[in-house]
Amino acid sequence: METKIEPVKECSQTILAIHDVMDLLNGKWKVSIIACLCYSKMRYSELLREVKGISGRMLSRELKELEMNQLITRAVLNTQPVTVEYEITEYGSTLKNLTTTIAEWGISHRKKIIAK
Amino acid sequence: METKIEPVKECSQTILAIHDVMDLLNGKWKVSIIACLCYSKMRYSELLREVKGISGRMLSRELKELEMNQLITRAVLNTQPVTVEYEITEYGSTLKNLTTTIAEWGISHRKKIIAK
DNA sequence: CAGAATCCAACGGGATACTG
DNA sequence: CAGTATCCCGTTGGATTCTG
Repeated sequence: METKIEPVKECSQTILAIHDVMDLLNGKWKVSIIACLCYSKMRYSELLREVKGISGRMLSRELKELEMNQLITRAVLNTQPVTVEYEITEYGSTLKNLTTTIAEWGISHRKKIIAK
Repeated sequence: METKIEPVKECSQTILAIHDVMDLLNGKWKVSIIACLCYSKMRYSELLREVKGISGRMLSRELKELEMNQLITRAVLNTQPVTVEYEITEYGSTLKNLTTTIAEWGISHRKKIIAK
């Protein structure tokens, strides 16, 4: 029953899959945010500090999109003043391997990247 | 000599590394193109077919950037009419693990992603 | 504290037509 | 075949101000 695997088809499937992921994790910040939250649940202000360079406006927007895609959850805590805690979902945490791979490549090639 | 690893610092380094990589691979198409070229060297027109949905204009631009960052090479062949072959560099091929990881996640979660 | 609102510049990216 | 040139729009993303 198994048909011989066509190399081109296999490549094609790969490209489509990558395209899906790049769509889900589009923009400049989502991978960083997910990596952060894979590391530990965090409050809005903590993320603002950890994800260097992001503005409040972008952080809000990215978090909203990630929540919509069920990669993270948002919990408003009964504190005064109010605090909000973001946490990775089980689904989102399946991305940990991916973020780690990216980070490791980045660390290995930091010198070369910066040298560009 | 080993200092105790500070969790926050470690996270911070990770985020910076991810940011570097996302900068290098910015946009919608670069990862797909690299994945394609990790698979096999290809001509411009082949890439245009393999990377579904990309326009000629974007393909040119992305290829140029990837070449500038020394991730791929561009070779003009002495044919009539002229053909151009793009090939991954040794440096670029160190990204293979990364593209594979992304593709695998995409394949595993295709149903869920589409369901969004 | 955690955002929403507003404004604005820059870039990404598609369509089309053109070139050597 | 492998691009370039032009046009144009939507999105990204920063700065700043405002709110419960």
